[in-house]
Amino acid sequence: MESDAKSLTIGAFAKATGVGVETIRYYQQRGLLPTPDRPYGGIRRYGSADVARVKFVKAAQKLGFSLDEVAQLLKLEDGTHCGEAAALAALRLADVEQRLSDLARMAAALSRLVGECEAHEGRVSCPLIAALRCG
Amino acid sequence: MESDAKSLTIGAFAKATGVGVETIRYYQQRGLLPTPDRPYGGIRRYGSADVARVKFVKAAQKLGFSLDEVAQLLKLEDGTHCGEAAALAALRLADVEQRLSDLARMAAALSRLVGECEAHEGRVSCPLIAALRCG
DNA sequence: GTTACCTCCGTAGTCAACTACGGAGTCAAG
DNA sequence: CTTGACTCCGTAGTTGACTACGGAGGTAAC
Repeated sequence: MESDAKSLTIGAFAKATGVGVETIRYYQQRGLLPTPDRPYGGIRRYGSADVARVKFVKAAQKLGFSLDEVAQLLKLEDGTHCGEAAALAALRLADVEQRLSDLARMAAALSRLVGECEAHEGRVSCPLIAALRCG
Repeated sequence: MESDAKSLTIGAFAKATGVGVETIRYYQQRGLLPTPDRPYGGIRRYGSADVARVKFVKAAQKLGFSLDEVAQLLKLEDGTHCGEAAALAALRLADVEQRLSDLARMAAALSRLVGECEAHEGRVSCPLIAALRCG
């Protein structure tokens, strides 16, 4: 049995996880986080398991997972479905690599154009504008 | 003087530029594209200058410029303000490079975790999930 | 016991760049 | 002259992940 203290109000909980109160409520709506029982019209309390869960979400987001995907991962949280989790990650990796190569192409083009603009001494028209004109 | 034919209906114009009709109207709303005069309750016509303008917008978007930035660039379209255009591009480049490095970090982490999951033979719990747990 | 902050809850707004819809008018082909 | 496709225009909806608002009620500190 874990000592399930559940001592935090939502504000303290939000602070402990580094997100806003509204984000907590939003995660509850999305089913990413349970909504603790509310004692006699009082105030809900959160514990360390909740904190861990939010940190899990944030860690997954940093790897590029959407909240829907995070929900999938949370279902596999017991660690016994490594294959499924890895498949999800492989999908995410493919997408990240696609965006990576798109961005690399952009960076190369921009960098070249900025360089040409710096080299250009007012002779002809702006190389950047010219490049955009010709599509 | 250019032969400003203006022979295209909005549908043909959209097809010529490879965007949807609604995108054209949206660009007009945003001030990226002029709205040609409408003859006696008739139909507006578009010409090659308009086609070029849409292509300019799409080319700039491919380099990562937002529509607001494209509007800036369009003001410099005569090519005589190379410095300003280059400054805008340098800003964009900085942003693209930031995102590039973020994505590279994600790709590296995902790639490592996927690899570990493949190597892991059901011994302990899933490395991916474990990594997310520890934030 | 009062002041000041916190919580609860639902709904609505934000951002960007579209995309969809609906009803009336227009135009070209047959 | 009818049919069917297209245009016009304004408004509203989409996506994802929040963020804001408002009013009623709880609660901790002094």
